[in-house]
Amino acid sequence: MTLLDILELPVEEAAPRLLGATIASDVGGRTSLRITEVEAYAGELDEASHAHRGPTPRTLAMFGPPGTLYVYRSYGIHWCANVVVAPVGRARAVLLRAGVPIEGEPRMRDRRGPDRPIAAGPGMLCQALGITGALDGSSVLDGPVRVEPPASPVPYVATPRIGISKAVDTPWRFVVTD
DNA sequence: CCAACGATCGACT
DNA sequence: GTCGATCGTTGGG
Repeated sequence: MTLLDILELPVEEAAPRLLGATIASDVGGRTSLRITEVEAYAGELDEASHAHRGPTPRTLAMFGPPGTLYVYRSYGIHWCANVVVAPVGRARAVLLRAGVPIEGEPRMRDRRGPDRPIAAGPGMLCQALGITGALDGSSVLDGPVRVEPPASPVPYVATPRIGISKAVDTPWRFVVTD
């Protein structure tokens, strides 16, 4: 299945198909991760989505074409990255929550600081890959940060999403099983 | 204009 | 396990 095929699926089906994918960044040299944890957000249909009340300047990228990166600031401190899924205007997106190092581990350790996890959460993942708001609206198909889907689907479990206050029971967090 | 509040992390107990 | 940091965005007045 190609990345474009995956990005045409309903978001709760696309999200787990991105588990095991490679995310590669050319920001400040090459770094890449294997994606191990994601969450699905369903735009206007989803009380927990930033986009559920329609577009705002911050969330505009989420209303763009499949493969667009939506990058936002969390708690005034961290950056978090999503890959937009589904047609223009639907604002469905997959939050990239965690990964394990493939390339550029020393550079990622350097960015994260000594003795800290490399990409065990969405803020850490962005810091490790050098993703900032400057990449909001770029494309993972041909931009400085790209995604390559796994050769075959990876086993996972589904759980409720983390850190939200609405739709807390919807099991749209997907985690690779060891 | 302004107050409230996060799709979190890291330090500390 | 708990809690404080920190600031851009949002929406209400």
